[in-house]
Amino acid sequence: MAITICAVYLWGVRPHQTTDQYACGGQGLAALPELMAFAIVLTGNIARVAEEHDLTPMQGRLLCGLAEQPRRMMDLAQLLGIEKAALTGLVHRAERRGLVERAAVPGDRRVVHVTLTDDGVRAMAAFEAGVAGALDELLEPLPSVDRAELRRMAAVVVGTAQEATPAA
Amino acid sequence: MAITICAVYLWGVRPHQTTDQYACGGQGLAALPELMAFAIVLTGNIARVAEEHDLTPMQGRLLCGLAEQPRRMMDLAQLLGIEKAALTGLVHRAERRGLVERAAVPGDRRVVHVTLTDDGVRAMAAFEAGVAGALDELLEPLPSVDRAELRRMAAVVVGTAQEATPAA
DNA sequence: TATTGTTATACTCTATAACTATA
DNA sequence: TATAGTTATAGAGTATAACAATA
Repeated sequence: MAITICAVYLWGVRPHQTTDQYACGGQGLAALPELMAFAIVLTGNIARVAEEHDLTPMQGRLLCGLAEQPRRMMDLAQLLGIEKAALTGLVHRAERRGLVERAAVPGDRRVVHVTLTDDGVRAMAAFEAGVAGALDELLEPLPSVDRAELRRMAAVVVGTAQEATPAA
Repeated sequence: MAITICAVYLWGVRPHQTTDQYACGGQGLAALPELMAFAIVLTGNIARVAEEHDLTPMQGRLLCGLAEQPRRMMDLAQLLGIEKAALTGLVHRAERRGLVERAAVPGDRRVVHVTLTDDGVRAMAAFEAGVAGALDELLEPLPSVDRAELRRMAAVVVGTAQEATPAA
């Protein structure tokens, strides 16, 4: 059983290794293969779409974080879950590529606002549409009733995780 | 709508931004927030567990890849989805930490077998148990009927993805 | 003093290309 | 020639610690 979990985490549920073969005791052990594979498929799709748009996944996240409005470095770092020093480099590379810009803020001269350039807006929109499209394809084989159920359950799990991590 | 998706990709579905607010056209757009957040929660849990055991997520994957048996570098690279040159460094760092060992193979002197050390076996088992436990906690609020449904649907989606990527 | 952001440094992970040793 | 693996090099992403500028 132990081995099975690891094997699945490595890539996914292989055709002949379906649920029944994992009939072990704990719920976590039982559910792990499918869910880990699911997570890998989802994040793998994001990475693939990002690459198609000549972005890294983290750059995609950065652009998405600026979609609504310009943000301060501190806020952006918190949003992305990285240290401010790491964000400096991330923004620098994005700036060098012409995707974002730094701007001074009138009230407080310590603060920097990061904003999307026109290119950044286009890249963000294309990335986002690509991810949505990839997800559409992925869920295509599920009947719409199932899709709704999947969304509901995913939301429950996410909600649980967020209660456990209030800082998020 | 676009903005909402991005915001969710950044962290997850916030309490007051539930499904209803995403009532946009495409299915991908509609399902994206919950599923992306779900994937982030799952992979974030793996990363957290790995860190608790003083491993990187990739080191955890490496150990899991060696759980069943020693493997050649080429096979391991394919299993992990990275280039052989990248694997050389990964194995080197794990070796330096005493988690794995290289061993010659009798038949073919070009080949190297990577094996888990005793410490590596312990680390692998602890990591694996930690991930299973974290998943148990995460799914705890779902009734067991839902858990079974979630597994089934996840397997369908994963199966679809694998058909699209036969090399995997 | 506290906050905001940057720089310096070090590490992991990754890819490509060139190389060595073996088959 | 082909295969297995390493080395060299480059770059992204990350953290910690020290620093500068501003509040």
